[in-house]
Amino acid sequence: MQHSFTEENYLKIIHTLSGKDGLEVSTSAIAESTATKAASVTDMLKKLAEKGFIHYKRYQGVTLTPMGENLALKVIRKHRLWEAFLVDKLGFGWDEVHEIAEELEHISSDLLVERLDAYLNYPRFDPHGDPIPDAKGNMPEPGYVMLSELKKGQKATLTGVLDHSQAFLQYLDSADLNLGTGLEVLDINAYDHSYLLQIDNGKNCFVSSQVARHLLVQP
Amino acid sequence: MQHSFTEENYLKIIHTLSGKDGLEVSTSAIAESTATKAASVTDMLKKLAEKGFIHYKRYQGVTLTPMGENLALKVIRKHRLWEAFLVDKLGFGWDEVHEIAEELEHISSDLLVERLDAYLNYPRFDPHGDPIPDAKGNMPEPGYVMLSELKKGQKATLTGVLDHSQAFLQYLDSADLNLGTGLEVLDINAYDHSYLLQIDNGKNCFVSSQVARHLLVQP
DNA sequence: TAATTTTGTAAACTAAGCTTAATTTTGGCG
DNA sequence: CGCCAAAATTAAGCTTAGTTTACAAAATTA
Repeated sequence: MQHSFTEENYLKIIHTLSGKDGLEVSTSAIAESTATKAASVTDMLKKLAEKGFIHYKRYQGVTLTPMGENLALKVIRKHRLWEAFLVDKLGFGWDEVHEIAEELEHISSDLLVERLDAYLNYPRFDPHGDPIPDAKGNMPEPGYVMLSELKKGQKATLTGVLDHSQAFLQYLDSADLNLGTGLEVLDINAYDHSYLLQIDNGKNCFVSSQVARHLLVQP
Repeated sequence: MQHSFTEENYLKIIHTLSGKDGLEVSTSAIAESTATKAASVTDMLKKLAEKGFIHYKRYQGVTLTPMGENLALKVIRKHRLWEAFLVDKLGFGWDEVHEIAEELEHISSDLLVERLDAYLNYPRFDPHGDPIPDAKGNMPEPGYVMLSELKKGQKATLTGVLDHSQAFLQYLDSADLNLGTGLEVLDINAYDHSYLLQIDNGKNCFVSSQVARHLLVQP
């Protein structure tokens, strides 16, 4: 049985919302993520349950079945591999690739994905630091924490971001904050929890607590 | 205004059927190519005319407008560039890429196409020897003829194929006939117009007239 | 338990693409 | 010149996918 782009997107969203513990996801959370109404989501959930991609009991929220998990991970894998391709091979900036990968992630050939993975030399993280599931669906363990969890004086390396928007990524570029950049917490403002950082080109850098919660670092 | 995959496919087909002289294409020819009924084609033609992609007068056949020609060439360009990518970079066989490229040709980003073209070093022909339109829509002049036009004793190089089916391409592989292979016409059967060839690995090779009409060579 | 929020159901709409059946136009030919 | 067959168009309507609105039911919470 074949599935549509929309179905793949629902599964991707359910995967994201259910987090790494596979918690139940509510209809309204999905409705918000898809920018549709709860009634539309309920319809789609029935269809996905019918096809065996989710466990669905009325009013109980949904979780992915192994089959649904599998498909969601496949789509995520494709998305992240294509992003890696676009940045590493075609020279795109990390702020330019999300939209394009949203289309490429639905190309169906399994062989293509495996060849692409090999061509990129089996990358474990995409250009935003997100882990790329391998062919069997295993996610590399990231081992990073949010910058907002660091204490004054701690040193760390920037390894990921939680906001993929063009605006956010361009802001990081302008502040010389790239993946791999080393940094040290010089000070944390007690009132608004903003951070004063020293980054490894010697410059100082000020980031709001909101930004700090969107930066992932390896201490 | 946005256009669908189906619309792009219709334009591609109209482009192919109208040939290099841009002749009028009949409704029934399109119906045959799309494996639909004439009535469905008429509907779609109205829509395409509405959007300014084709010149359409009832009962008169259709031709592409400059805008339609442009879009058709863009899709063809993408198809052929992706095929080149799959073969040259990912190691696919020329018999494996058509279906995948049918999906990839609809990825919309213009920037992606230009980056891909540069990455491939601006190839002028795809893995089947078909010319790749450049960013402005100019097709390289192929300068090849059908093998079936060669006379006894003539030498030539295989530069293209007119049948992209897996079966045909696998047959060529098994006969050691690849793009770039040199060959000489040892004999032409007067009765059925089949060809006896000597190819540049020294082997002889027998091809039917049907195959000869699907092989393009540069004398 | 009452009030409020979240879900689910029912009915229906839109858009795309398609089909069948009947009708119209064209163009070749006696 | 007019007829006729082939090709094309129109009309009506079907299907699928995804969606909405309006309302009912369940769950949560206060």
